[in-house]
Amino acid sequence: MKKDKIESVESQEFDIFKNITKEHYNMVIKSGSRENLKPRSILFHQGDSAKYCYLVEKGHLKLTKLTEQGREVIIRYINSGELTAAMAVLNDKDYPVTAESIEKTEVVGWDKPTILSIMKKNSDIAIKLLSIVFERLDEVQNRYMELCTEKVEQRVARTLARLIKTSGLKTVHGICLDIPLSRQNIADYTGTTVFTASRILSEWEKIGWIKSEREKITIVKPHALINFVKDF
Amino acid sequence: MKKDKIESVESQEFDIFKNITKEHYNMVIKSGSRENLKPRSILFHQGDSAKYCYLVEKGHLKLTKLTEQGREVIIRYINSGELTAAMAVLNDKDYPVTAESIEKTEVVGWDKPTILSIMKKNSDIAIKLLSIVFERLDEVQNRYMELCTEKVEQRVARTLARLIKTSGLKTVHGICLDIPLSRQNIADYTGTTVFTASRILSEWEKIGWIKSEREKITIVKPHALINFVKDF
DNA sequence: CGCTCTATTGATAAACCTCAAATACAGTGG
DNA sequence: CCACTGTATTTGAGGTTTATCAATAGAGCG
Repeated sequence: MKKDKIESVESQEFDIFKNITKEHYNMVIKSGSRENLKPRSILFHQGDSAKYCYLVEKGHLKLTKLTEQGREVIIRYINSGELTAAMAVLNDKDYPVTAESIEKTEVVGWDKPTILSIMKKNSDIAIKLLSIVFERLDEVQNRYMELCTEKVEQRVARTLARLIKTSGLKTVHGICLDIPLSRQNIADYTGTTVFTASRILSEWEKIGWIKSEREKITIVKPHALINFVKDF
Repeated sequence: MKKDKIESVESQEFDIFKNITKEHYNMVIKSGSRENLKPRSILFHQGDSAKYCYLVEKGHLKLTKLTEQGREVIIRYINSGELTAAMAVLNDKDYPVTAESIEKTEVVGWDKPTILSIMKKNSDIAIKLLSIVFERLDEVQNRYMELCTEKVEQRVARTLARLIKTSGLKTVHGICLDIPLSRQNIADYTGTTVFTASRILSEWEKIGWIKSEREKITIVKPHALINFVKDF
């Protein structure tokens, strides 16, 4: 059963285990500690000393940083099948971010010695992890650039476009974002305020690009949004 | 002689070669192609297909992204002893950034097969590289957060503080930044405009925190700057 | 129903960008 | 050495974007 669940996880990152042997695979799974998280519970806090590295099996995590003034910035969403917290474990540092479940979420965690020993024995795995981290670096760098050069409206459009890719579900009414997503979340993810985010989305709802309920957004005209991103 | 030059490079990233054997070391060095760059010459362009990964032996590189509107954003400076472009080589992608020397700069480049085979044989090296990339990711995430939440003046102060750490030289008059650094550079690195950057630095010069000439900045009162960063 | 969290909207002000123009500086060739 | 050219820097005026603050309405939950 556990096996089924694991194997059902589909993602590039889960591939990290594809090329290791059955023995290693079992070692990974056996050494892992499982956790079931209710919505909005904290998996680890920014600043905590890091012991575990996690694979999300179900649900989503939100990675945030809190500024000294108490403003929350969303660094990234972690979808099911993706890894997180490898940084802190490998570099022997505190977690640089807080991880919070945004819905019912199941994770497996491995401790530092396990992860390290597996990577030492299988350079393929280390290399695979490297390539995952590079992709994440690339993504943050792109968002950094956009934040430097684009206006809020553009960035909100990009944020939605990104979420479509990672959490978009096709429905009859358009593409529905399959995670609870408040205006505040969008603001924290885009680098703006709730108010500005709300104004922009209200506007888009008025012209029929999106439909929204509380913490729920459906993109009715994805192409309009994408064009808007490209046109600027 | 070449050996001397290599061994003179001091940095965490150069450590990446510390724990490989003499044979591997020579293999790395032999397979490497050397390049001497004049100031302001391009090592590789954003979008070019990536063949080499580089170690900077002398000088500095500036990594930038160009937006579609032609605005340049500085992603990072690469100091001597540091690696760059490993991302593109490993992930088999085009370079995501442009690398330009900002002064006379010497680099060694290795091609993909070399790098890959070394990492496959030495998982330690892959792991070491991982930890380097994690640190870079952490840095960009921090700057991302700052860009989201702080005002320009704060960010300029942080930028100078960062540059002090990586390129600061103690002199009688204060800490001198040992790289050519225009107002435009500071703007591109901080996410603002030349004009705003210039105004802020003029102000700081007026109150005696810094001294500046064309493309040269000396921080006269580093503690004032650091306090300013922390106080906000 | 009352409580809490989310969303909306308007008014106001601050921060910052844009554009224009002047000045300073370094390097080049005569 | 000087004039010339191209780049870097500064400064001002004006306008736009966006944050801030305040107030209200709606949604979900016990």
